[in-house]
Amino acid sequence: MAFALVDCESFYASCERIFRPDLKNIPIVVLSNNDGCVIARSTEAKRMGIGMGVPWFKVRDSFLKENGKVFSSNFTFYGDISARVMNILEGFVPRVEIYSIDEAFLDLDSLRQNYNLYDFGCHMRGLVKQWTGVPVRIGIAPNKTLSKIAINEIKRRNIPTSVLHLSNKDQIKNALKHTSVHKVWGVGRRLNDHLNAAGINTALELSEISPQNIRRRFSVVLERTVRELRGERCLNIEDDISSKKQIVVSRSFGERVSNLETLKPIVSNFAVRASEKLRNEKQKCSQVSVFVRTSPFNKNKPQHTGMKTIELFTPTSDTRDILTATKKGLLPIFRSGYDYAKAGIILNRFSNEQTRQYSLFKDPNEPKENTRFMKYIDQMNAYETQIYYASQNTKKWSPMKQNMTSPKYTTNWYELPKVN
DNA sequence: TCTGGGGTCCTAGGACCC
DNA sequence: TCTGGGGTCCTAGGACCC
Repeated sequence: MAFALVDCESFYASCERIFRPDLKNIPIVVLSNNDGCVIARSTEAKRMGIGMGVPWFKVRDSFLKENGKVFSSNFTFYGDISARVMNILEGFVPRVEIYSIDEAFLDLDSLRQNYNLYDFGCHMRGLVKQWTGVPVRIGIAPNKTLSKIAINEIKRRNIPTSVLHLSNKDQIKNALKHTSVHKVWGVGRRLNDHLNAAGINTALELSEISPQNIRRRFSVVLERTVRELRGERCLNIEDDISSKKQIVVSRSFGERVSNLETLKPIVSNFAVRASEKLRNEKQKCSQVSVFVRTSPFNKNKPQHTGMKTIELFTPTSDTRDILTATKKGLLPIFRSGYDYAKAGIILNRFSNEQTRQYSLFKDPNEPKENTRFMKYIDQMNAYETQIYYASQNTKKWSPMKQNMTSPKYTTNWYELPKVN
């Protein structure tokens, strides 16, 4: 009975290295949109003390002075490499849960008994590295929470093979003893503070509290975590392609936006993109929310956050309906005199594309829904946007600053790597 | 000067019902 | 003058994840 967690090492930084062998052993960082924060660091960059999520401008000078290499994020490329890694993993066992762009859980129960799981892990790691160039860590344990602990142990002990199988009670206990409670999956900052205040500092101490007590004093979520630390299996592999429950498209702006006429087309772009995602999921939504906010870091400027939710009487995935709702939502929340730093669209209340729910009362704004029309638009826009809606900003999503992006090596013919 | 984006799940409390 | 008890459903917001 075991699960494996496969975790790509410094994923975005490793991707940037695939076609750049000259960057071996060079510190690499990858930045968020607008080159705002550091969102990935190579081992060398971590060793230099570059923290996760730190604002780039705070570390830029020292990092570049040490000859570090910096990249703007290239999610198209990372997504493609991720898909290749996941494909390989899916070849090993039938049940794989793709947990995030750089992590997957594998159910190893289907393997023959007496299979040496550690050797199996090493074999998978070798093949992923050989076929994609991405180094992975593999933590094997009786359940998901403990497989996360195994990954932490690989990092902490710097295990050279990057594979660890926590196979008996003593090994698990020893690992828990060396894990601070904050590193446990499901314990964030707030919970950590509460647990510390109660005198609980390590994962081992957390595991020694009775689940009933934890449930009473905290929550059922933490109770599950405690049970898993004790070796029970509470969370299972979720490999059914479950559909999304919410779609969010939002961006921070490269430059602050303070007038409605500039904001409208930007938010329209978000709505168009969100609708595309929705149709891609083969879903319809009946709730559209719009939000805007100023920068919370700008303490001496007036702050405002506005959010408005619009109900649609009939579920739709038609961009025009969602644009109409978006406009309706934006007008009442916008206030002049504020420097807005971010805006976004959230789609909620999904229903299947096939099911049809008509309103009992006639909706005066009857959705214009036309599935075939939207399909044509999607086809034409598949590779590059050809057709715009009148309310859109035809240039870009939002004024975004980003200029250190690597080529789309594997997804664009014009940017294929060249061999001289 | 410059601080990401996209998700899920749970809970408390209000609205409403009989 | 006196004003219950038990339940469900929904939503906003918090906490967490990568």
